[in-house]
Amino acid sequence: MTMSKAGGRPRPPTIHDVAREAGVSRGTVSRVLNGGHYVSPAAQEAVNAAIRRTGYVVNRHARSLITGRSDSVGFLLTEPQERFFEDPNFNVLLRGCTQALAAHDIPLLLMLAGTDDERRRLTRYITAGHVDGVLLVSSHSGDPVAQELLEAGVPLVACGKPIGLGSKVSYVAADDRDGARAMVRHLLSLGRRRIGMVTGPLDTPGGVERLAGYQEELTGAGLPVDDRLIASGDYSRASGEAGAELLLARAPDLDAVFVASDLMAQGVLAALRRAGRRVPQDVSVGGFDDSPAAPSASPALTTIRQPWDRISSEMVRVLLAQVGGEDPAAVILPTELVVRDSA
Amino acid sequence: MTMSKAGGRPRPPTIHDVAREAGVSRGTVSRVLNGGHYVSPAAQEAVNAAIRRTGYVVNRHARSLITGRSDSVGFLLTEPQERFFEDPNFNVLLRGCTQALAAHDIPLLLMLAGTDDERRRLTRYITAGHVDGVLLVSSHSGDPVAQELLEAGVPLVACGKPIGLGSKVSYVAADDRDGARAMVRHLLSLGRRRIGMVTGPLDTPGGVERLAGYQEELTGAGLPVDDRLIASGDYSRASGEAGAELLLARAPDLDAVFVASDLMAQGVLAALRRAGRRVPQDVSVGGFDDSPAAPSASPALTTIRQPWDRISSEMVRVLLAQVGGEDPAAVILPTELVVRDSA
DNA sequence: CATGCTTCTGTGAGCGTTCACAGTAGAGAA
DNA sequence: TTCTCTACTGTGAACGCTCACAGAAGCATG
Repeated sequence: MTMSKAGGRPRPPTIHDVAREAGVSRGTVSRVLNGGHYVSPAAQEAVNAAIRRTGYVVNRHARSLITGRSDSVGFLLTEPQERFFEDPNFNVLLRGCTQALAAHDIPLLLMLAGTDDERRRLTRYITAGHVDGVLLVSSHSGDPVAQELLEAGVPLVACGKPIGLGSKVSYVAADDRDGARAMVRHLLSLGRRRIGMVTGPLDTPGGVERLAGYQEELTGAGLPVDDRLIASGDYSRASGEAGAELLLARAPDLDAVFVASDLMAQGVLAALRRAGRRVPQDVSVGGFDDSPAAPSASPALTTIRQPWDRISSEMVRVLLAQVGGEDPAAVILPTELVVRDSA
Repeated sequence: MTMSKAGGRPRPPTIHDVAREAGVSRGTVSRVLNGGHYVSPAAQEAVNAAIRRTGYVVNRHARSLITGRSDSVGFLLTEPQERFFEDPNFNVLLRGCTQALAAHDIPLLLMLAGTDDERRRLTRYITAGHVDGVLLVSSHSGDPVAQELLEAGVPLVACGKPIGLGSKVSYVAADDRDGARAMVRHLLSLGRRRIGMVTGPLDTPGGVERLAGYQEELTGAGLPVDDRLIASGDYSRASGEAGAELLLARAPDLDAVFVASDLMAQGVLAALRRAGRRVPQDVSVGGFDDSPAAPSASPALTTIRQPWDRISSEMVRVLLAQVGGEDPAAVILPTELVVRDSA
């Protein structure tokens, strides 16, 4: 009787058990497990049957010990935690990466490096080779983690173009500048001429690019870029509110606001409502991200969709390619204007 | 020549290198690494110095191969994804668990089992012993994952009391019933007598318990439990809105609503505003969770704080104890009434 | 002096896998 | 026939670690 008493599972079958069961050697089983090259059809079938019968699952520790690879990938978040909680994009990205990796049967290790202490611990953990690569999310410029990992030769893919690192680092990003231009173009097409902007943090590539797109499109349309129409935010809802109040105070004739994130845009909507401005009649508001909350904002938010599903799958693809020995690569993905009620 | 070519980091030091460097044997180094029992102070010091000099980090794969433990823990989410994105509590919990585990130098593997397919894959992965234990989040009754893992003997700690499983499963939960009673007591103390409730999903323990607390407290105060005052929701914002509309239609004399989650409470606030009811003047609203959004709701939400930091740390503590061979345990933690503007 | 106990140390074995290598069998070419 | 080439298979030897064991040294007890 193979009673499984509490906690003590019966010893799982090894490659040896499978080999005996199939009447072949360990080597042949191993070859079947790793692609089935140089294996006769008969042996192939016998091994597969034996695997099914025994319920064999490869022991990843043993495999990793000899291959030197861990068959797992880290998802490293170097943001302060509040941002993670507030911003729905992280969740979307996280889910997308988990799914893309699941297709390769690779588990994702979530790593939160909020404090310097955690950062050090994780850097040590990663450079010790316990993950094959790292998906790096939202590193501000000056973030030392990326630099350290890069120097240690750890395959790395950033989400968004990292500032201040050489061109040797892979990244996947939406075309922020182009998206910003599309939104401003849309606002212009509605007849708006006093278009303000609440920017993202300007030490992030997204923040910089979206601002640049806004400025380019205005200039291209022959309109001046008025500093009083630009307020800087940090992607938080609160900073959107503050930004809108600042803009209203400095430029009461404001007739549109391009906000660098949907979350901030919700703050902008609240501030405009408080100030008695109707959206979209008095002021058009355009967001960025097409976050899940965008359609249910009031009014429903016109925004720029970032292709998060593709961003995450591309990040995983590039990372795995790099783990496999390929060179770093940069991928830029197009965005899409989503017109709803707010503009 | 041991050139380190691109991507091929120089071979990391092994326990053997440390032993040679310290002038002791592998065994002694290993003993130092595992608690330092039966090691002379001199050897202890020599080994520590050698570890520092060589930059040695233990190879977890090799260790796991022999100990049979993986020194990692799974954080398993069996919710449909929308819930994960919407509910800030998951984020708080996730962060808390990550930090609590980090103190033990144990990485957390995030596992999302949204579809049946993913569920199967992950169950296989987990039962194959690739994590030492599982932190299970928000399993509805009838969730097969918990049952399967339990049968496989995988150490398991649920967040919230699982319905329909025996008492052999560990869980950590806030005292939902007591919290609900505290909120209703507060509403009664404000002079409210027609107190409605929007419940959580009644196939979850939290949903059931909060409803029970509401009913108990009303009964205890000598008030009737009126079915027209009870609407059922699913923790989503939209269901809060729908619930409030239903209550207003069925019981226009409503003077307070106890809502089983902050997110639903935001929907309730929106519905009340649309219906022209002022909060808290006409209707008092009490939430549950003390989510990050609660203070910034308008009006700021009176709610019940769940001790998420303690919940996560207790979950980790109980899980690790169980991995270490202890018996399952249930932990109930007290909640706290947070009075803001809405009631 | 032998015996036991405690503290400390080194050694060999083995965890389950992959990898390099040697070897076998069969087909085709000389 | 004999050689060579290809497709396939089995066999040690690692990978880096922990564990069990044996043994040494020190000290107290019989």
